[in-house]
Amino acid sequence: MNTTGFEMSLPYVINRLYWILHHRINKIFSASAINISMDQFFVLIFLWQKDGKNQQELAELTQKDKASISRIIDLLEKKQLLKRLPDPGDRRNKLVFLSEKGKDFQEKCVVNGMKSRAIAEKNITKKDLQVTMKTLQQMIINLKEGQVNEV
Amino acid sequence: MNTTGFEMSLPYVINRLYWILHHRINKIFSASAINISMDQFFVLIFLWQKDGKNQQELAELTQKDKASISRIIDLLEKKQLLKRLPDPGDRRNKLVFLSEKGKDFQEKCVVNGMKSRAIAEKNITKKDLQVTMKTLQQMIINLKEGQVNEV
DNA sequence: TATCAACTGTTGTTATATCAACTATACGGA
DNA sequence: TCCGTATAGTTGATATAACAACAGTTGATA
Repeated sequence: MNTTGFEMSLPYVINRLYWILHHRINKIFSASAINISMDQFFVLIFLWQKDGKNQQELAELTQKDKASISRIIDLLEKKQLLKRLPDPGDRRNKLVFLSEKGKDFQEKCVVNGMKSRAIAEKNITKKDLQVTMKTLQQMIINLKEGQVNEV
Repeated sequence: MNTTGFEMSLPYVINRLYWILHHRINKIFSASAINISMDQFFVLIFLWQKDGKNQQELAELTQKDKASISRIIDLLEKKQLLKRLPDPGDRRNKLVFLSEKGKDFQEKCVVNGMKSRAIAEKNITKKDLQVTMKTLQQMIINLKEGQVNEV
């Protein structure tokens, strides 16, 4: 890693965007006196797509281990954004459902997400955006494949 | 935020890359039985550029508050990667210097960083990389400016 | 049916970083 | 010189998530 001009490097830029996004997400929820982490938010997003998933499914979607998901669900349940229900078909499972409060936040997040996106994409051409997304996705694939043997 | 195809969205991609980078950084240090966070790593990087900075400067560079930096320095000092020295010129300051161990890691990180970068950039054209970096930097600027009034 | 492996989820412990409140030092003007 | 204010750093309390060890459930098969 070239430490001269570190601010121009991918790790720095990714880190900055990560914290900026985290901050913006919290701004949406803080109006309701809720603090929420990126990880918690992502669980909500996957539930907005379709709830009633079990914790293992959420773990795979968010790429967390099941212990972490268990704790994340604890926190979201304490914030009354979702609830756990037993699965009659398989008593090992707990199915995770959104509460009304949890559902209500979806629209707010969609609206604010679109606003944020509009702000983020100001002065950037559609073509550059496409290239950027494609490039970042390719990087994820590359690094995932290179994960086992190489550092 | 459109939750259909969330995996194609910027927040998801940024989050994935954030954790992949975090994981790779730890792999470099874990050979020496050291675990290190992104935030801790970034402090090291800014010290590799030039050490002897005070904690306030590091706080500004890393965009953390001084309390967080204090704790991060605590941890890096405990890992013997750096040391705090009093500033004779201003007794409020503590100047942060790399230890030998802290300096030694720079080369290892540069080498591994270049490897990681080569892996990450596989199958991506130079032009697309330039566009991506420029775009992400523009997004940081946009979101920073939009931070005050808009969510 | 008895047993064992596979699977789902929880808990204890630990590491990390944040916020608010605090101490110590420096500096400038009355 | 004295006092108020700004600056640098620390500490207590808290929130979050990771890992390892654990407990309950299921299903296959001997």
